[in-house]
Amino acid sequence: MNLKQLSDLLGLSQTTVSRALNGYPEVSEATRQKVQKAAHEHGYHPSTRAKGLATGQALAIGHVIPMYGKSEMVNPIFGDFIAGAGEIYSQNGYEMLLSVARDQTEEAIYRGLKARHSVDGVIVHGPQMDDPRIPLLQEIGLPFVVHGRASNVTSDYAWLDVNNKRAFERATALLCDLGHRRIALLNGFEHMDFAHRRRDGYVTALAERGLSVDPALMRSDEMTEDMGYAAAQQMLALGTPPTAFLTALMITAMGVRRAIEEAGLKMGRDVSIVTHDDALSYLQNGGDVPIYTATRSSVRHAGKQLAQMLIDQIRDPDARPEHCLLEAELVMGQSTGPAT
Amino acid sequence: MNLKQLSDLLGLSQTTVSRALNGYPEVSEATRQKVQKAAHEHGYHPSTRAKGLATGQALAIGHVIPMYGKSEMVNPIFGDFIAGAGEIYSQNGYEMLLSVARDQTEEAIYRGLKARHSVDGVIVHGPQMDDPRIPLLQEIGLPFVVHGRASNVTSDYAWLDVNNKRAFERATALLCDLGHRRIALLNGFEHMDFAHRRRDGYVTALAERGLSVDPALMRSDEMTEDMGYAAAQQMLALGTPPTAFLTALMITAMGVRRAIEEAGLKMGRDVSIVTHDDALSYLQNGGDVPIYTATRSSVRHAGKQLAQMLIDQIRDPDARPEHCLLEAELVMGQSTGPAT
DNA sequence: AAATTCTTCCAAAGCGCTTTGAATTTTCTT
DNA sequence: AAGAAAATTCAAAGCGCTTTGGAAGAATTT
Repeated sequence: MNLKQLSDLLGLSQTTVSRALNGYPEVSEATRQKVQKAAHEHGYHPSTRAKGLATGQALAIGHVIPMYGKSEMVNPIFGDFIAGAGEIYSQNGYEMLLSVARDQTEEAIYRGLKARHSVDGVIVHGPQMDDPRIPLLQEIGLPFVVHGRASNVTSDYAWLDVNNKRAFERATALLCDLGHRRIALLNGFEHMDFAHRRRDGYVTALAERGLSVDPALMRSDEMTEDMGYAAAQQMLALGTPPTAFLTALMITAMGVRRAIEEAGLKMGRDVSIVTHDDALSYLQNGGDVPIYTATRSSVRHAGKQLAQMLIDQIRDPDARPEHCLLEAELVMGQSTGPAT
Repeated sequence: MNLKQLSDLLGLSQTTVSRALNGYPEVSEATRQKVQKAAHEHGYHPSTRAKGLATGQALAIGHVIPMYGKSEMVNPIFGDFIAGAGEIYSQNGYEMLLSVARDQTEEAIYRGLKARHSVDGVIVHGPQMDDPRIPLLQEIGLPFVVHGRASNVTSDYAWLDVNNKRAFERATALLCDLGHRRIALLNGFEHMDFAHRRRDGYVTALAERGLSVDPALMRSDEMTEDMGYAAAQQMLALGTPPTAFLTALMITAMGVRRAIEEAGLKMGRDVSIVTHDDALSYLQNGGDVPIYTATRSSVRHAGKQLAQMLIDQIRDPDARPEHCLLEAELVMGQSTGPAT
């Protein structure tokens, strides 16, 4: 069923039917009712393609998901992020277009999305220090919002970020206050902006308390369960092992816990853990009382908010770019206790 | 840059330029070279919308991701699945369109995708017993392939599935052979087809050995870390607790492990675990020696294969639906040992 | 009752591409 | 070298929608 068929059926012109359906005022209320009823009954949905051609809009938002590094890992937060964003998109009549990008293909993908008019805007995931995607998108004129921020990029752009520095500063401070002096940091790759900021927070908190930063207690790597385990295992075998760990992802924290218990120690008593918790739906941090003490910020919520920011920007391209800095909660769980 | 501009620039007609770019034979090799060079230099990409309108193809594949149940959980395997599928799509010039569906909206979403000509086909995720989506898609004539199968659906359709019954039958048999007599099953919701089949395998293996099925040792629930923990905790407190657990997801297995260790027991010595392992990129099952003994099947690989099956089907709609039953490997890890 | 203003509707053009059918040029036959 | 065949190229129609610029009819004013 297309517009022509529907309008023939109703004995009206395509113009009138189109206007009735799109809420234009130049059509009588009686006609509009009739048209809407018929459209509904016959399951008429305008072709997105044709509509897009005519209006110049794609009614779609692009997500380019980077597959990090050699292991081609998909960020585990991704599912929850798009679940949040998708909700907003469908409320606003947008569709969500996904591409997976290997290291070298990202620029070509963005250029292609723009040139082919496939999307009205994109969400930039996993910003890095000096992220080249931001100037690129500005150059080609594709609206975008960034999930996170990119240090060293001086131009103004819209972003939403968790205050990663503050979060890790507070987490580190908490551990210090509990008497911990040797605190390990299991971080993501530090060319990733968020990891850089977390490290910054960690270092700042230690420095404030006159504690030195020990490179042997820091890792910057792919954030998997395995890396948490391996790193913790090594560190616990040191002459002066850490008494607390700070991890960037709950999955990594689970690996740390595995190493702790394998060493015959008890989490929360012998060794403490604080982790960042993205509040993923399939990886809840325990029930009423969290398992892990954590800096918590819902990635699904971030998805919703970023989607709305992007849609706002597409609708009003001249508005100033929005910025949103979310504070993570610091929730106390069972993984922390006083240093022994 | 659009077709007209490019052809004006070259002093050729749009027809010729279009044909040169699309590999039609009615154009001289010299012209083709010239056209391709110019197209490349000026970064010309045909508008997907216009192309789609003209050809009747969408050059896009739809994924409708169900948000299960009240917790609105996104299946953790999703990221890896689309990473696999996305690779095939981009190789074939397809884009990937995502919608998230709440319980009631799925049918409307599929009908909309078809009516709006947004996609050429869809991948059906998480098939259930008697899944209504299959007859629906057949009725509206939208090509599809199913990740899994739907018991009780009698019509023929294309699917790719892991042999879940066999996998869990083998896993159960392994535990029995190790001397376990009380084996718990922590399963997904049993209206999900895969969970149903796994239960079937479990029951079959027990029956073959004359072991009875104890309802107290079976759970069918959302597969989270938390549910694994809670279920294991309860079961370990029984008068005659299980000596082994069979779980449907590695995350659930991690919860079970947590309960085991909290009870002062040791996994692999006091209590065994066998889990299904989807080989997710961010949740590797240990390094050289797996942590968990597992039935393993890569969901990323499934994504690749299903994407190819769907594209094949779109290209040749009259071909008979393909079926593909993958056998899961049974890999031995450190989580199993003889019953004590 | 004629002139004017609203309302309500419509025909046709245009979005950027593909493709049909025809026209032109080149190459091959005889 | 003329006629036929093959190789190139092109103009125009069409995909399904929106939107511009009118037109027709109804309501209002003089």
